[in-house]
Amino acid sequence: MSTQPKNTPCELCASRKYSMFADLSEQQVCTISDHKNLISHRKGQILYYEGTKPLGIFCINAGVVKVYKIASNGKEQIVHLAQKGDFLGYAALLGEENYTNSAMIVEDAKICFIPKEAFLNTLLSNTQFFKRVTKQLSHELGVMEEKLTDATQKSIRERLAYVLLHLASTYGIEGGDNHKIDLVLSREEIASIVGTATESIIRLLSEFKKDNLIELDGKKIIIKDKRGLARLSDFYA
Amino acid sequence: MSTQPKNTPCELCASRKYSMFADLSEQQVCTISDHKNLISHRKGQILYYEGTKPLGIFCINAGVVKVYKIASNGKEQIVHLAQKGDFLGYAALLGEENYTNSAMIVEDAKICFIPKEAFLNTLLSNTQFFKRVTKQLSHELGVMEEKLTDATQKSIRERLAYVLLHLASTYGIEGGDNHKIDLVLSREEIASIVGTATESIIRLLSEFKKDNLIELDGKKIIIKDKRGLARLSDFYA
DNA sequence: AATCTTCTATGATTTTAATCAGTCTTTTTT
DNA sequence: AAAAAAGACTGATTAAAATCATAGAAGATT
Repeated sequence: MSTQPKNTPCELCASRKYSMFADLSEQQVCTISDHKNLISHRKGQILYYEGTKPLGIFCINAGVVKVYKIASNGKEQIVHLAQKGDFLGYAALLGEENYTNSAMIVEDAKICFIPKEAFLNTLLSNTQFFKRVTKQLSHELGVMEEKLTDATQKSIRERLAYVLLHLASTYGIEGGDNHKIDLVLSREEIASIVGTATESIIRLLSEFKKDNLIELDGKKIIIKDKRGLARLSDFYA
Repeated sequence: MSTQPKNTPCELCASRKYSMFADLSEQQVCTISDHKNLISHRKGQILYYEGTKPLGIFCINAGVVKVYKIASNGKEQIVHLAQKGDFLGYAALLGEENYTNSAMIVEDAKICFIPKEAFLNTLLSNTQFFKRVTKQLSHELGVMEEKLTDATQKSIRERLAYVLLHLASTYGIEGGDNHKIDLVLSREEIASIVGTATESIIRLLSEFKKDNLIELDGKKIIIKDKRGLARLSDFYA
């Protein structure tokens, strides 16, 4: 992992305003900044592996990271896609356990590593920040419970429709009525998000395309009929 | 909900040592205790509903509570079974959002309600306690990610075997080689934990019984072959 | 440019689990 | 005690999704 100590300081970081650092005082941001390292950032690079010991947290400045678990059958389940402003690995740190998941860069990224001590010191000396982090953690727990419920109670078709809408709202770029998902994911990765076989995703995407719900622009997906997907995603919504 | 203010004080509560209150100072426990109410406690009673505003947290002194979500198809997914020493509802409080799930008593229970202010004040004035709560929250997030991965990547048979082993380790009472799960759950509730149809659970339990993995004692399940279930629960373990 | 590899796509088949239908049993209510 | 309701169970059928097999397309490598 190539590291370039003290690259862009956090004070000047553009993605800070999207992050949990947004409310830190200038002084505290500087303390963090003094200890951080910018690490690189190529697609496919691993930030950490499940089962290893966390030594700090990762703060995403740019790019996209998939957080995933490998099931006992060897298949990958993506539990979260993280982007600029997101923190990674703090749950393991705060839970005082080894990483319970792994993280890999899926879109070239700039990521800062903040050592455990710097992060925890800031946390403990700044209750507001501690509350902010805990708030995020609580929110993520609710999201995960929702995903579990969807996984057991919804069909693959419904889940894919939902995932596409969600990706569009997070990575979408406008184009009139259309929303292009500005993120390249392989069919296999989409399958890992939905939690199904790659072939099922390929088939369903073909079906969605045939039904004029989506359109394909190279590797990227364009949402043509948001309302239609929303209807598909949830029978009762 | 019948309330009997200031029943057993927290200082003397037997389930405290199992809870996150275990490390609070005597004085802090008393402060909490002065504000708490013992609420009742019949099977079927609801503690809170998804979507409503949390006004405090619940601390289970005895009994069992299911925490669940209702999916859009109307079916219930149990995300957690809570027992003595467990706290409920703090994630919503700390996440500053409405409850993202509901809680219902499944085994007659004694439960204390601690108002929001008393809980948050203690939390903010005692960093150790705050850390303890955050640790728990982080841990639960990891557990939920594991459940999601199991739900998408394992078969119903594997998941049921795993759930039985887990229930045995939590609610099991010894009897030589056998572990009796000392908790009455309907087939429908087991289905809600595993995330499947009731009929599937009934069929699989019959199969497990036929294969001498379990035995039924009235409504309770006795694990006869832990190793066999473990093998079934995870092809690669 | 040719070759190799990975990814996408489609068809056929099998497996898994849901749904539907009905019976028997247990529990609750009257 | 009888009736009603809820829960447990079994079988048949349908539906959903996984798996297997193969082919074509796109990217990467030499």
